[in-house]
Amino acid sequence: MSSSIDVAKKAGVSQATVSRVLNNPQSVKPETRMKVLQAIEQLQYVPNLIARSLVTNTTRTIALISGSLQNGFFAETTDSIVQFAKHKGYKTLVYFEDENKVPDLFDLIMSSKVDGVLLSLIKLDDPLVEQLERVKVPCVFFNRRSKSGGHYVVLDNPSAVAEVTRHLIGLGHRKIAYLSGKTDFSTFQERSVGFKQVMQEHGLEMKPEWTSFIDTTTEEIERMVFTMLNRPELPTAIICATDAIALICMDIILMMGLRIPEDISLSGIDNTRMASHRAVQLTTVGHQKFAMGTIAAESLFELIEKGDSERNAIQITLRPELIVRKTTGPVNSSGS
Amino acid sequence: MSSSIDVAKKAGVSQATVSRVLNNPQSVKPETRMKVLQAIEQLQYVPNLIARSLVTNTTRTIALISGSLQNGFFAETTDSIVQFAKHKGYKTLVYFEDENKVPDLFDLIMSSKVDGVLLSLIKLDDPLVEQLERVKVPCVFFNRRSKSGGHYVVLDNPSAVAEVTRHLIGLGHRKIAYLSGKTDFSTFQERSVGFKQVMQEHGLEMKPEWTSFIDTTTEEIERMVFTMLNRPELPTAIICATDAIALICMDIILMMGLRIPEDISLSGIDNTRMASHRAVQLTTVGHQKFAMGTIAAESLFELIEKGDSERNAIQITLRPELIVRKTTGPVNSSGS
DNA sequence: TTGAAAGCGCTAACAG
DNA sequence: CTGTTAGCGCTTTCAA
Repeated sequence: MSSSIDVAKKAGVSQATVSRVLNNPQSVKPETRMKVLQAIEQLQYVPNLIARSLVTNTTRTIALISGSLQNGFFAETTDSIVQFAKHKGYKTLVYFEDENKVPDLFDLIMSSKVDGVLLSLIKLDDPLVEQLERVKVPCVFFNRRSKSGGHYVVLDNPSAVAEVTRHLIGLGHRKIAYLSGKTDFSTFQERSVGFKQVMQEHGLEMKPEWTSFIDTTTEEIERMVFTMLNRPELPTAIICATDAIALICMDIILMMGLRIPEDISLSGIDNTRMASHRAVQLTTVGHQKFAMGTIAAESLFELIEKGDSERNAIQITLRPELIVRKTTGPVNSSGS
Repeated sequence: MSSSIDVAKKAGVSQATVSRVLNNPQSVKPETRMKVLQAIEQLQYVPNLIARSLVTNTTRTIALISGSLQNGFFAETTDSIVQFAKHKGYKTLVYFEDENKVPDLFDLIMSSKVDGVLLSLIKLDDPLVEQLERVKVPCVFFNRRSKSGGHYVVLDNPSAVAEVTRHLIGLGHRKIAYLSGKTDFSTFQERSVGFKQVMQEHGLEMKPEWTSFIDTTTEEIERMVFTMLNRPELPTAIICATDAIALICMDIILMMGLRIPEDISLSGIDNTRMASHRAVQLTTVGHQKFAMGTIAAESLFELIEKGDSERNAIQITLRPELIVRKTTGPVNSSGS
């Protein structure tokens, strides 16, 4: 591995000049520039970004803290974020965390000297936001947000669930189950609000056995659905707080020999890729495809490049759009 | 942001001692260690890993060059790799590249000073392998490999396709289509070999209209399937070289109102998560779930920590296992 | 337009 | 067991 000093020697210039042709080419005389460029070529010189970072105190790297890629939503946002970052000349350091233990993230971020952080996994009361704010590391949340504010881009969650709930009620459903992650995440907290509200508006009961806020692991969801569908009285519709949950839910429903939507209507939220697949055709609530990740990334780079500042908090709420497909239908569309 | 010098001052020791309690705690007297630890605590000191990297010439970071996460296989391997790396104390820098342009990857890798590279996107004749070998950056390929050898973990691709082809022939299929990515990737090259061989063994014809090696973009695949199914004579089975291809293929088949498997049998390879979903139930060829990514990562860390060496090339071939589900059935199981 | 020199924050000899 | 010192490879004044 040759260094800029080697290049300098070969080109017969000072090391500082090598640095100049790399960072500010027009500040160096064309002839010398050529000599340096040639030397770089011959030595296959590649600048050491670590050394550069140490002096500039920037890394052109962002950290992405996301949920597991098993969840199509995170796979899609991660894909678009990494893509976009690359396009902007940034590298992406990823962490796919368990919901529960978003650990010494602060130390991780600080020690890695990333230029910014994109976070989709944060609890409502997570102290991380304040910590990051104190040390002024640009940070944008997407999908979820924290109580303490910060920059974020989220879906209008209450409306999203409200729409799908109204849709189901409009189809004649009264016995509606709600399957969600735990409410210490803003996503699930906000979505549950929308559900409750519409149910109340219509004077409908939220039966405790049909309303669950659980860990969003496959096992937990499977167990929950299985238990629910083994009771004597079944709901006629299940609203899932995410497509990922709905997909798992669908798996169990079909496994138990029930038909969708004839026996049970099913809906999700997020409009992930699989939701539109013809073998699935999940009724869901969408927001512009890939938008959330890209918008979040875009916002982050703005913060990084223009400098963060309290006044213009980036707080974007995407408008939801109900997408009716084949998993929801009129109640008792075939007798039961 | 306080540095180790600040800590040293506060604790009344030299900066080198601070470094010691971080890297070799037992080499420093318990009392002084405590003083230093306290100072670290009070100042909220977090070591600057950039500076450390500059001197140690290691980053505890690996690069992962993977295909798009839209493909479930890559989503699963990426998830497990990042997870595993984190568990080993490594960070992961990810790139989700387009198949075609795996660009100045070499410069990228060199300048980032990653400790190792995991690659699932490489053409058979890619010069990158030799380049990396020359500069001695530990590097493991998974899923795909290069002509020039190197370390890799792959599926026994010819056998994988052979098994599924025999399965279909056993079901009475004679008009079998084959849908694959381009053969400048080892995966597709090797899989096509298995297909050809078994077809020949059984004296079956590979019709050009039914045998395509195309870009694995959704659009290309959709167009191909659509064209194929609009011709007067239809195949009775389509073997797809990956689950991702099969999933897209299924989408179009269903859209065109054809039934699976009654009209057309369909199979994939990889046993991705969605393949087992009850709405899909894709017949496929599996290898231990998540194994490929994890094995590759494991191998890489071995190379990094024990040191690379020519003699013990890591070349692992996973045994395939046919998983028969609901998308394949006897030919003409209902009249056509 | 170029070179010399001072660090960035840390690790790792080498003395003591 | 601890302090002193010399870099790691680069950017960035400051002079020339």
